[in-house]
Amino acid sequence: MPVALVDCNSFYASCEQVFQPRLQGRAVVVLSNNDGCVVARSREAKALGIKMGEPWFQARRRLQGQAEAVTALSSNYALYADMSNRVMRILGRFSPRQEVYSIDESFLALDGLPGPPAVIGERMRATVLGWTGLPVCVGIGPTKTLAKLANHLAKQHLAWAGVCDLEALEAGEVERLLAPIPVGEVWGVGARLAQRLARLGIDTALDLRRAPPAQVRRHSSVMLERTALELRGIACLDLEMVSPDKQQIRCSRTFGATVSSLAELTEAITSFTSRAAEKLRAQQGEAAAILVEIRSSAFRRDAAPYAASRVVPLAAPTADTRALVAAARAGLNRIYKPGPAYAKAGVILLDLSRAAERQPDLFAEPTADARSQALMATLDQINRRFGRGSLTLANARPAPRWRRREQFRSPRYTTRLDELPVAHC
DNA sequence: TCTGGGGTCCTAGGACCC
DNA sequence: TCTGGGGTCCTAGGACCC
Repeated sequence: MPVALVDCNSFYASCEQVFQPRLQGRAVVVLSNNDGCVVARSREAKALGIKMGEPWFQARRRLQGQAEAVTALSSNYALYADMSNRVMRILGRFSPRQEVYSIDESFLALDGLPGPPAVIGERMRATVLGWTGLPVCVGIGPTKTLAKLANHLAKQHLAWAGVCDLEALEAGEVERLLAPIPVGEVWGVGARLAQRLARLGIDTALDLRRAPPAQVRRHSSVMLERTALELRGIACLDLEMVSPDKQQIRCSRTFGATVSSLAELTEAITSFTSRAAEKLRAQQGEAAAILVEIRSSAFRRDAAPYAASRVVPLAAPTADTRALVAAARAGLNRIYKPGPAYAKAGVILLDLSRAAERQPDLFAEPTADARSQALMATLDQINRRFGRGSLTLANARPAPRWRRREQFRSPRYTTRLDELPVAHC
């Protein structure tokens, strides 16, 4: 049952390089929201020792003179999401069974397809590169966990030209490849588990593959037991071809500049709730509760950190921005205290369900629901057509102080007419 | 000066019930 | 001094992922 994991190399950085060819072969990093941390690095940036998740101001300081050699860009999610859609559609042509696992990764079932898996893998790679300009690596194995590991190997061994098929190898050869891989590289094993496993003498992917599953379960959990079985080639995880509805929807941001006033926090919370409500309606959902959260910076030494959150239940499940905002504001009023310099706020929609499956409220005004739905549908339509945030609730301002910093964002080449790339011939 | 955002699942332990 | 047994449900926290 061969399954492939196709993963874009340095996805965000590669997207930037496609549209700015002068960046190819250079050290490029893409920064998180607010230009805070490094979230993607080109091969050359990795070679300079820049770490994933490292705060950019620290990396820059550490690199000193070399920092000039690095191009740092703010994240351009509109561009990445569009490029991701293109890659996923291309990969979908190769197999009827595809799981889009993340913005830059896809699992594909290869059984029943004509031709050797490795050859299909090579074609996938060549097609994605030719049609989008994005380099990908393909890992193939009998289980998802082994396909992930094969992908890791394909990225390491340049001579393999981006494709690694573990099923084509003898068992002894597979074990020889797994032996040097630290157990923390295995899908499902993070830093904490790796530490605990080290105490049991399990240091490598091969060690975990050989460990008795029952013992693994005793020392940890069923999840790790499944991982151990998958490493042996026993499939425990299915391909999930339809993505299930979200169980919670979150929208939170670190502010570009800290804020202290209730008025500004209210503005931010209103804006975040509106965005979350849009996502909720996109999956035809309703929320029965909303969590509001505000916090000061955890990194400041000069003041005690303050963080507070509150869950506010809704009178009835709803997807109406106005009802959700009212609840969020009520929650905010309960947790706000003057004084702290707030650095971050957010909301989470909870207890989600499908709108169509709700029991009607015995005491509700029968027409109110239909009117709310019509209004929200119109709001969403206008914002889809004219751009996010074109129509908002009355207290949102265009350029608030708390808005994120994005000093180095590239144009949205593929989704905005006025930002199309122009050829200079 | 400057430290992301958005998800999932599992488990332990408390509350509550008979 | 000595304080039952067994079950369900919910939540907080911890771990993981990209």
